[in-house]
Amino acid sequence: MMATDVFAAIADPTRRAVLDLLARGPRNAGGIAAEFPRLTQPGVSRHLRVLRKAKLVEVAVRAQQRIYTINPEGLADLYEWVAKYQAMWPDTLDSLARYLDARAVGEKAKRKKR
Amino acid sequence: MMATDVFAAIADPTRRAVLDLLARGPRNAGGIAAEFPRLTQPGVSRHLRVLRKAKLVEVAVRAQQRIYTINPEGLADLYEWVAKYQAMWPDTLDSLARYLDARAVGEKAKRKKR
DNA sequence: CGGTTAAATAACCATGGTGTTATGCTATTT
DNA sequence: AAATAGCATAACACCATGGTTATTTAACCG
Repeated sequence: MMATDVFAAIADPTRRAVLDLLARGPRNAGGIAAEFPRLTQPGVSRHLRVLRKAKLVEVAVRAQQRIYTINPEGLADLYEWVAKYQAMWPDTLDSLARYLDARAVGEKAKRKKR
Repeated sequence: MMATDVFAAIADPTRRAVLDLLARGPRNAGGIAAEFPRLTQPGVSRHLRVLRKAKLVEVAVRAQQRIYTINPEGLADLYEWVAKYQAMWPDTLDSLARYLDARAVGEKAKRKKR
């Protein structure tokens, strides 16, 4: 089955790292590949293709460059799936969830100050 | 790398279906396998092993039976990862997130009579 | 035009995961 | 003790995935 599937797309740690990278801002393909010295350029390019098909990233063409930006909407299916289980979490983990939510908002604010 | 990894564990649709099934209540291995007529018993058993190693399910031994129960805490890593992106969702999807959160809280309250 | 840069695709290989059938193991039943 | 029930493990086949090197495509520049 071709990996147009979000769950399959994020199963690979390299692709999660790419998303984590793009969460900090857009980059061109070469800039992304440069962050993964242990992989070759075509290797990274193929990961990007998987992320494209899963609608987790978007591409803009600028001259020879391909500018990748993250598309968080692509995670909607995943979020919806995991949210079902959130309801059954014990209180300790529910508070962890709240903590993480708060921290995510905090990080966002921090980044904007730079 | 052996799949003790939550992301790899939920990448398989059969395993997600098993979790969805166990979310409705505990079952023994045979009862789970019966829900997947297109798979053999050993096939399901191996999926259960993956879920076990990922700490997504727990097993209780009762006579010859293995009673499986879901362990939602095993999804903590996943939730933490996806929560980072929640903060960057556009408003439309952010409201979806709030909707899902609210629904989750509502369900929980219903169960706990809060 | 020819050359260079940027990135995707092609072709190939190794590995790991998912499925199978066959077998083993433990507990219960008679 | 022998037979059965319930499930895990073993051994094997197959194909999808992830990596490589080599090549192609396309845009820019001299």
